[in-house]
Order: sequence, then structure tokens, then C-alpha cells
Amino acid sequence: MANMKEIARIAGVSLGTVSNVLNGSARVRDPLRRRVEEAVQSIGYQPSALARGLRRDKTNMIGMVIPDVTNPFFPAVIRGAEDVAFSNGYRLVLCNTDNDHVKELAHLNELRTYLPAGLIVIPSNFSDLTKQAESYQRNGAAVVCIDRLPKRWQGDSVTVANEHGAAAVTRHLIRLGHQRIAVIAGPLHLTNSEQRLRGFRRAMSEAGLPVPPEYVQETSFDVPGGRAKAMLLLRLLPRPTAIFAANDMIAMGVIEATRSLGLQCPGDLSIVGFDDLEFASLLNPSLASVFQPGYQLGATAARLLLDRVRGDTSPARHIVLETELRIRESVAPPVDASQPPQRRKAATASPPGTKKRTSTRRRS
Amino acid sequence: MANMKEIARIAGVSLGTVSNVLNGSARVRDPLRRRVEEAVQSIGYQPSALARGLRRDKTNMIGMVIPDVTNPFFPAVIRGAEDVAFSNGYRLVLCNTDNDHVKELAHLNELRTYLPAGLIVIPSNFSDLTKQAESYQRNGAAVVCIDRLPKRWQGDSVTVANEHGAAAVTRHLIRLGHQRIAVIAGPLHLTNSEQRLRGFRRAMSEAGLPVPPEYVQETSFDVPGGRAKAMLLLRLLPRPTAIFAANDMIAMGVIEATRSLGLQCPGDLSIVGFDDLEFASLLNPSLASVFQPGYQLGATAARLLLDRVRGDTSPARHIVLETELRIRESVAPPVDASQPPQRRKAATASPPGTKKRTSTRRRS
DNA sequence: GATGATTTTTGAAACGTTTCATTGTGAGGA
DNA sequence: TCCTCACAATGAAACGTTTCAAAAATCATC
Repeated sequence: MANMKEIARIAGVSLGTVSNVLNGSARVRDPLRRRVEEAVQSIGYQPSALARGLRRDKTNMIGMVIPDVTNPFFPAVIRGAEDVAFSNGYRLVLCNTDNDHVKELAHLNELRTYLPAGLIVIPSNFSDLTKQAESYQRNGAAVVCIDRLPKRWQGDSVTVANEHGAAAVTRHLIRLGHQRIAVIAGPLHLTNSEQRLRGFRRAMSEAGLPVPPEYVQETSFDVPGGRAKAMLLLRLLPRPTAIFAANDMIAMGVIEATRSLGLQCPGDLSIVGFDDLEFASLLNPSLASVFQPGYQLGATAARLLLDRVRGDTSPARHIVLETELRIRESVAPPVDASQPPQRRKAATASPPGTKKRTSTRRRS
Repeated sequence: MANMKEIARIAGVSLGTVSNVLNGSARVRDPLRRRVEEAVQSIGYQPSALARGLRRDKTNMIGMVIPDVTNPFFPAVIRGAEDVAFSNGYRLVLCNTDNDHVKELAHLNELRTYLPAGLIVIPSNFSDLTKQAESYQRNGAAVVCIDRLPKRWQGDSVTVANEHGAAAVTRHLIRLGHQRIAVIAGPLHLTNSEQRLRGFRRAMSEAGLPVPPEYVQETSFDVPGGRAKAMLLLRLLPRPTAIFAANDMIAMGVIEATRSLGLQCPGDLSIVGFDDLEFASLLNPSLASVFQPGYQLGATAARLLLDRVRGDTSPARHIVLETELRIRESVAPPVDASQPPQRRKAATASPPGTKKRTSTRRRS
């Protein structure tokens, strides 16, 4: 009832003219234009997004495919994407995949039938995504992959400097005098996990420190996983004096394990995470972490996507966002009876050892 | 190209027959049905959601309107709704409103043009929602309002037992011996805030305890708000021995304020929150809180909605979900020199309520 | 005022479905 | 053999847009 035909009737013009007024697609003389605009106002007409999408072969929807909205890192990403999309007239369709490639595939297949303008994906099923992306691109939809990428991803991407961030935080631990540093990595088939582990290893090997295999654990990005692996690590002899957790959820599991074994953090064990979730600074001890700009990740992806939607055909862009060290109470120099006096050790590891500590600590 | 006409051509049948096979809307004899199905398989045909929606006057989308996906309570709600929706073949379109009624209105107005099957709303702009809802319902879309409601909401709703939960946790504090209990409420124009405050007042008046006006503060549901109001409360004389924060974000702000004033929790101040977010139990001290079933809230709303979509025309349902007390380390009996000696010797004798703590702690 | 060039407006086709009145088919009864 | 009747299959219309060729109106020039 409230359709263009009605507007045309009220304004006494043709359908085509109404369309031209609405889309500014052709010149329309003032009197007609005014009559159309008034008619639109008078009945509060709004064009059907479905009919428009059908005809134009494209809608103003953007599919956002993420593993799980309840994982605290992702909402920030979503929010960034939503803000940019919304203010440019695009809407987000949210799809949880649970890291399940069947669900991912189902979402991708169905989403396409809505002819979205684009797709922002945090992928879980890498092998298929490339094929899917091609199929979307044939439909004229842009695809941006974020956070972690399929192995040979050719399209646009936005990620963070995982390796660099991991190396930086590891070096910080080393500078404090830690020598036995363990790592609890995320699922290693995810590129971000793998990069963080690589950064850790690089920093360790640069410092000439060994990384025994049992000091490297892999788990899912959640609290129970972190707790379980930490229990394992904290029973090793010699016990690590620091643990690098591949994200803050894992780190919280480590904190729990530490407490339940009656150990002190940072006294007996230094803990660092990755993400710097909002509440990391509110834990006790407040959690040192590598900040990832989640909001920027989403916002940048949306901007990249919109560029493509508007016709940018330049070569694929790979944007890497900076991470930032956020040192807090959960890290301190090791106190380890089995080692020579701590001060000297720290001094050998990094000449201005103690001084470094206070200076970096201020950053929290 | 991959449309029904193509399928009809390949299978050598008419368009209508293809439609009938796809929708099971009419009997189709086996040989034809098989040919159609094979044709569909052979080119991986999927019907256009847009064309279908246009023709049917309804899509399989559900609009989900929430204040802000980065507020940690909402992702659980979203997830619950998404799971139920997805497994029933519906998709979620996410809309952040920022509690901004202009944004809310913009979202609602545009969403409608997609002819969604329904709408799940956590409202911020109460006056308009009722009008909007009617407009959606005229379009055949169901509307379910959750978490907090417009004043005279007539439609389906799902909320939690805010008043009951608030009363329960307040009574717990009273039983522990607290007499000077302050409250930091959420924005009082939101029904959930108002209900929580009412529950608090009810428990206090039942116990014959006074609630001086300066012990009742209002703020937004976030950490800075909680911190600011807590600073205010903790400088009052006499100082409250317990603070009921209307959600966990506020409670975290209270914890921060407590620390920054050099006070001990629970020694000097007991703190309880509302929500029981995932990390509440991981704070130190772990935060006592009133658990709200966020996932259930979303899932129930989606189920209600789908009932309506499927033609249920029974009177509006108002579902109220139970809350649950989660007592943890952040509460203990008060230690207050200005009060007469406590009957419970243990409470005064033990340094800041250790005994009581362990006993209540079991419940977490 | 006639002519041609240019701008504005029109109307029909198309997008890919669903729906429904119509036509086609074959079986059973007379 | 013919007539009904139930059932299957068909094809055109409709959903609400956009697009574009064609028609109409306007303008500039002579």
C-alpha cells in the first residue's frame, strides 16, 4: 500500500519519476520533485529494501561472521564494524559459527542469498573460505577477512601485530630476569595463535633461553583450557617463573590455577595475557596484557569493505594494526631460590635490569 | 542465472512445479520431483531470499535491537536468541542503539523495510516503541520486548525477577549483620533499575532499617559511574558497611573506588553486584552477585517470537525468569566499631569475617 | 513560428520468487 | 464409450523496485 505506485498517484507523476527523485539518479524539475517529496512525507513512505535489493542485485547488509559473540574480545570488533557500517547506511547481520565449519558454511551459503554488499569474516574453516569468497565476489560482494586468515588468503585483510606483541611481552619478562617462561598457546591451526607462539619463541631464542617442549601448551581460547594447562605447567619441575597466555581468557584460567595451588602472583609466578580486555585491569592482581585494538579491527575492516563496495579495485590490502604492551601487577621479577641471587641474574639478562622494571611498570 | 527458471528448464518442468517441490506446497509426482531435485543439486541452486521475502511479504530475519553489544551482559542474550533463531532457520540482524532514541528509531524504521519475521528489543526509547511495535505487527511481524519494558507494554515480554533478586541479596547482607547498606542504582527510568531499587528498599523496610536519601545513588550501568558514586558514598559519615550495586559493571567501579581509598573488601566494605558476569567469580575478591540468565532471556524471547511467527495468537505472555544469589568473597559480616557488640562472636573475633566467608563461599 | 538539439518525463520490462486460476491427465463408474 | 472427478502440472500475474528506450516538453537558433 505504501509503495512507489501510491506516491506516483498522489504526486501525479510516473513511477520512474518517483524513483528518480528518491535516488537522485536523474534530473527532475523542481515542481515535480516537490510534489513527490511532499507525497513521501505525507504518508511516511519508505522504500522496500527487499524490492530494491532484488532489482539492484545488492542490499545494504553486511554479513559479520564471528566465532562467538560471547567471547569478550569479539563484541568490540563487532561494535567497530557496526559503527562504521551504520553511519554509512549499512546494517550488520550477525552470524556465530562456534568455530564449527558446518555452521560457518551454512551461514555463508544462506547469507549470500540476501545479496549482501559485503562480508566481514573471522574465519574458522579455512579451506572453504577462499572458495566462498570467490563466490561472493562473483556476486559483487566484497569480502574482508580479519583477526586470523586462511593460509593463502589473497583478499583484503585486517589483523594485528601478533608476533610483534608476543615478542615484546616475552622480552619484557626476560628483561625482568625470567628465564623459565612457559606459554599456553591458542589453537595452533589459527594463524593468530601461531603468530603469537612464534613471537614468543623468537624473543626466547634471541635471548638464548631454552624452551623445553613441555613448556609449550596448546588449548582453546577459554578459561577452563587455561586453568587445565596451567595446572599442568605449575606441577613441572623446575616450575616456570612466568607464563605467557595467548589471550586473557586463558590468563584468567592461569590465575585461577595459581590461586588454587596456593601460589602467589606475581610472587611465585608472573602472568601475562593477550587482548587486554576491559576487565583485565580490574582483576587482582591486575593482569598485564598485550592490548589488541578490537574496535579498530572491526572499524577498519568495515572501512576497507565500504571502499570496495564503492568501486575501489586496487590490489588487496593487508592492514596490520599495532598492539601495545600494558604492564600491570601480575608481572614482577622472579624470586627463585634455585637460581643465583636475583639481582645479579637480572643484571646479566639485561644490564639496566631493575631500572627497566619501574620504568615499564609505569605504563599501566 | 542460478534461478528457478533455470531449474525449470533443466528439469523440463514449469516454474510452478519447481516452486512446489522446493516448498512442499503441493503434491508433485515422483518422476518430476526427482528431476527437479537433481537439477537443484546439479547447479547448487539456492533460492533468492530477497525475491522470496518480497513475494511472501516476510523474511527469515529477526531484528535484535540492543543498547550496546560491548556491554558484557548483552552478548549472552544475543547468543541465546541467535541459537534458537538459527536452529529454526532464522537469522539475526543486530542493531546497537547506544540508549539513543534517535538511533533506535532509525534502526526500527529501516529494519521494517526488510520485512523481518520479528523483532526482539531491549528498549531505550519507551514512548515510541509501542507505536513502532504496532506498525510492525500490522506488517505481520511479531515483537518481543525483553530485559526492561516500556511503561504500559501490552505485548509479549521476557524479563528477570529483578525485585526479588535485589531483595534476596539485600536480605543476605542484613542477615550478615549489615545495617548501613547503600545502593547504587542504574538509570531509574529503566524498569529493571527501578525494580532492583524497589527490591532493595523492600528488604530494608522489612528489616526496619533506614535508607537515608544520600545512601541511594543513581548512575549509568558502567564502571566509571560506579566508581564515582562509590567515592561519594565511601566518604559519608557514617560510612555504609555494604553497597549493593545494580549491576556488575557498577560493582567493579565500587571495587576500584574501595581500593583507591585504601579500604578492604570485604573487611571494610561488602560489595554485591547484579548480573553475575563470567568474570565476577574471577575478580579478587570474587564478586558476590545476583545471577541473571542472559542466555535464557534471549533464547526464551526467540522462542516466544517464533511461536507468534507460526501463528500463535494467544494473549500476550509475560515471562519472568528467576535470578539466583551467588555469594562470594566480596561479602562478609560488618566490622564496625561504632556498632554495639555483635551477637555473633565469630564475626567480630575473626579478622574480617573469615569464618563466615568460607561458609557462604560454598554456594558459589 | 519552424527546426533541431537538449532536457525531462514516461511506461514497460526486468529482478526471482509464490500463488492461483486454468488446463491437462488418467481412473472409475455408468 | 462417455462422463465425472480428483489430482497434477502449467503459466501468468503479482510483489515493489530500478532502468532504459522512447516520447514529450523545453530551449536556442534562425
